[in-house]
Amino acid sequence: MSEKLLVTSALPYANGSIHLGHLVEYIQTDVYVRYRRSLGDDVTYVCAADSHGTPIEVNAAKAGVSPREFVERYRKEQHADFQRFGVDFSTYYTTDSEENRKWAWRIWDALKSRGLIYKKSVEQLFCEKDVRFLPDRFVKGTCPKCGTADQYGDVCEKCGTTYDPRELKEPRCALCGTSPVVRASEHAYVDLKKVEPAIRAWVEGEGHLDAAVREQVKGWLDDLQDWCITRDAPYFGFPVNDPEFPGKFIYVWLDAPIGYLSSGERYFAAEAPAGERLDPAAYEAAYLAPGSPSRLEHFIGKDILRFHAVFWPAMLGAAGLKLPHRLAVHGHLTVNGEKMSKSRGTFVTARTYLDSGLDPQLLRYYYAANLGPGVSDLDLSLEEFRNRINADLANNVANLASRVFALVERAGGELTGDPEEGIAGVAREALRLARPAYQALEYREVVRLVNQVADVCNKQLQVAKPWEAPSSPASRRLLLSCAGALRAIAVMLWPVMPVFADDLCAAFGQVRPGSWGIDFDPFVGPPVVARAKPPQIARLDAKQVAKLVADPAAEPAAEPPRVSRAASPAETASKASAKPAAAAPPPPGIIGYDDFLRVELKVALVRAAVRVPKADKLLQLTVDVGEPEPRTIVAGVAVSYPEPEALVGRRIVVVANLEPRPLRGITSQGMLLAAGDPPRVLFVDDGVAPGTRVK
RNA sequence: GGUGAGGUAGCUCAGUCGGCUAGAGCGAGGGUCUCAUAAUCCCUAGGUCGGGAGUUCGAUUCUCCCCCUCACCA
Repeated sequence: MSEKLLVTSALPYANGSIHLGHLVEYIQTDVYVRYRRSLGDDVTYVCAADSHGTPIEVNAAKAGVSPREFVERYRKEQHADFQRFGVDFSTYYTTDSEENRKWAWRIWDALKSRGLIYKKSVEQLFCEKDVRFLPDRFVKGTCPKCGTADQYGDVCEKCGTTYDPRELKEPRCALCGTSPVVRASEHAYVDLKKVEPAIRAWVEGEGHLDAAVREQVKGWLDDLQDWCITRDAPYFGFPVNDPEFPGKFIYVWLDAPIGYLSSGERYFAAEAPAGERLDPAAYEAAYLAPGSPSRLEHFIGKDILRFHAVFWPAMLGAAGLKLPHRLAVHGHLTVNGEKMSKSRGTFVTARTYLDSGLDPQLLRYYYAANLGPGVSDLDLSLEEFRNRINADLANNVANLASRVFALVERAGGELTGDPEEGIAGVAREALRLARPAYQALEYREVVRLVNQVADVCNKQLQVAKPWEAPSSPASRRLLLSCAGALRAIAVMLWPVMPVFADDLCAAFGQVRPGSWGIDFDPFVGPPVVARAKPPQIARLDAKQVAKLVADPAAEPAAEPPRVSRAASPAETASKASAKPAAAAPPPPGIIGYDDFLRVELKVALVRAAVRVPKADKLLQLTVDVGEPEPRTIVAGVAVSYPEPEALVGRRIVVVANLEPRPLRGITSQGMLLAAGDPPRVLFVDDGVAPGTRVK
């Protein structure tokens, strides 16, 4: 019983390149889409470039091209990047389209006819030189609270205060630097309180939102603010088609989500395979009308939740369209535990990843292994990434395939018959559990199940030792079982690693089932043969992974001062909101907690220790601080250690962020903690892993 | 300051509708096989389940207070 689905990811703003933060969402969505397709469902996966708004208009002007050209350039680049990561959109359109204009006007009219739009005069800063009203991000000035200079018009990065741009001291236009004036303008507002019950009903509906997200949204509903949906010229967007608001433009955040609908329409009208085309009316009846026989699901980042959980249902409801069946909200990506940062070199674009030579499927796997249905952030720790790939894929799954393949070759001929109960039971159970896990977006669970199946096979091989008599009936049965288990793994893993999974099946002469139904049995299929070498997963070393993060020193963060708008679809994770730093300096002699935190004390494992020639007191230590490369540390503790080797294997504490300094021609990359006269090294319990921060 | 979500082994997390010795994977340490990618397999981790109080025969699991983290908002 196959289902029809319209699935969307947030529309990336056509103002920049795709980075690994974006990819969390598109990979999460794509995995779901592929899962559904492998079930035999009919999924249309819609996305588009979000093309309107002041930032695009301004940046296009800076680049000396029309907004349309500017947007098209990024649209193409983004689409290509996504494709390289296996993200299989049905269409990647644009919000700057005829279809979208039509839909935006229709929804405006619907809001209007229901009496939800009213006019209000608002005062804003206006730049007389540029002849335009200035959005918050286009005003800079001094924070009215703490006096910090050079802050944006909405929030102070130093003290965290939010304010109205008019409150800024010495405001100036971010474009030309002149000081703006206050001017009034009439705008359209949506009276959300009138539709609050409908929104609330949807929010509380079963399955629409994750529990934690639902609570968050309910909090907003208790105190609904009206929503301004117009902007003044000059603006890149659709003009308002309403004589009551002459010269105004539709705010980008109104037409952006509408892009989901219009891109779907475009797909069915012009891009779908010939037999599957639908005219706009048929498309609407099949996918958008209340009660239409299909699911509508949106994947978004937590930064744009309000637009999708409050405004969007209001818009859809007013237009008489059905509301989404699910809004899947994910957290942001951090790299090595911190927000992506250009200055730290951890702002990793899709291109950087591809250029590093790493298989995109590995990133998909890592994300899947760490993704659940919640909104918690996902950390891309390079060390964990490497561990994950090596331990799960290289050592466990791919190595299993490799050893089974070699044994099947020696077993001779085709393998047929019934599998071992142990292996078959675990594999079938895993398949059974993987389906609801995927549906619930518990990809972590699927990855766990995959590894559990491979574990059982590896253990069984170890016990039965089929290499001693590969062609015996018992061995042949075991190998058949392992091949079937690998087929189960391929089916479970295909949404995450499609190429790997298909190759895995093909290696043993198997095929992936067209439909992964409840009746699918991985042990029923063509005879098992050694057809082609199974796909390899090369173990990653630290150097390869380190290519992802740029050396900040080598590549200064020469980012052009690009203006970005506050929150846009899929600007996810790129918007670093700096925490206000501590203000008052501590009294001399006593250091503040922050000062202490600046000293990065880490546990280090001594790998080697030798005397420094011609120096009585110095030892040269090679220590593992949990980093890709060991560090060299020169320390004046030789007197206490006539046999330096005694230090090898011990754990010590080092200052990890000390400026490197040459001692006797050897660069010391840190200091170790020692006490006494002569100084003796302080040791740490063996249980603590190298790299652990000392607190 | 308000609202929401969290704080369980070095890391990522599971779990307890209150109850015997709180779990998994990874990492780390030791051992082992050799079919396989120096892979596999076996053993080892003694964590006040954020802190305190209360309810209870008994709380990590319920209630209250506090601390800390994250997010959104003012």
